[in-house]
Amino acid sequence: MIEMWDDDKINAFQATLLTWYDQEGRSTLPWRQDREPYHIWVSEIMLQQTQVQTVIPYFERFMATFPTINDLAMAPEQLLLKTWEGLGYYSRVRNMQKAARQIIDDYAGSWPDNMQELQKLAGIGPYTAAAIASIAFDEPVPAIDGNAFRVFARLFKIDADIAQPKTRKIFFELGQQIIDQKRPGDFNQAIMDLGSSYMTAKNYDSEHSPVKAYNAAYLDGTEALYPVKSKAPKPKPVTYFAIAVKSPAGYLWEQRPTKGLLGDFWMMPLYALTDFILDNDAHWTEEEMIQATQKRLAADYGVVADLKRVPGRPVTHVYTHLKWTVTILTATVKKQNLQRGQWQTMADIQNDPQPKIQDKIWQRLK
DNA sequence: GAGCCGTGGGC
DNA sequence: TGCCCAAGGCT
Repeated sequence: MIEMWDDDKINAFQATLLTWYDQEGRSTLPWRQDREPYHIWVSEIMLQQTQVQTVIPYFERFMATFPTINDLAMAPEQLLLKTWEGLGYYSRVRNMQKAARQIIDDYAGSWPDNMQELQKLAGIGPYTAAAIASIAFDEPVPAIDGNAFRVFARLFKIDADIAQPKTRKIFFELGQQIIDQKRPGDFNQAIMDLGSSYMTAKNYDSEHSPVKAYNAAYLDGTEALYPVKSKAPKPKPVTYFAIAVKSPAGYLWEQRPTKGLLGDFWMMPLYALTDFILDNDAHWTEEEMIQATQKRLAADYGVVADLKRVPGRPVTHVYTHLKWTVTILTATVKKQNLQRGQWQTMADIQNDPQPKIQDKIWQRLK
């Protein structure tokens, strides 16, 4: 059971926090120059699981490309993905377009102004809804993100596991009690700024934090114990062959399926070894695996190619839940009619949205 | 509710 | 290198 503050302590905390925020907060961030819901929204989506320094140039480019919600609603998908290329979690930008269309179709182009209604929009969950509602519309709802979890856990010595979804309720209700009713948006952003400066996950410096007098874990020397967070499972290893087939018309190039990892991005053909090699109990040499892949390539794409392994270590890439190990196979062929995919010149490939792992493969082919 | 969904940075 | 971390949401 946590020890709740009385009204005097809450008021004093708010005053201390907001005074610090007014003086030391990151007021120059490009999405803090006004309170346009569109600007707040785009920044909040980009900032999900992504650091501020990474987001800044993407935010500027996104606003130049899609100045209004109407521009976003009408954008072709390839431009969406190209604008988001490198940010990751690409469903974020697809959902943004869905939400833009929802606002136009269901709300006559005018933003809903409260947390409950905002959560009906695609890609907007409890955190983002509270952030937009408080920052753009002054609704006094706490925005419970990773920063708020960490800061509140230390201030109040909360030992619930923040990796568990049900824990959110504890923090939200606590936040409701201590949020500043007059400046809820600034309160939420101040907690975030605190969480990314003095009260980071590692190398925190609570000694110099403006709210150290309110930090129960710091005061009794148990700060290292908070927040409590169970470990995520390790990424599962997956092994692929990537097939780099070059013809006079360009590389064999194919768009990935819409659903799942890297949906609708362009890549070279990939074969997971488990798809057709490890399903039986046979022991395969690498040469046998390459030969099997070559036959598969002919059957799937109609491409006859003498595949050679690119020397050196395979390319690796770690996702949140997967670890890819990719061995590259290459061949140079005449232009052949394709059953799947297309021949694409390097000039055109540059314009296609493609994932980081594909970029690593290009680097290896240089 | 557990698994899925990217990438870059720090140590 | 192999972890963990960074303004989460969807299924």
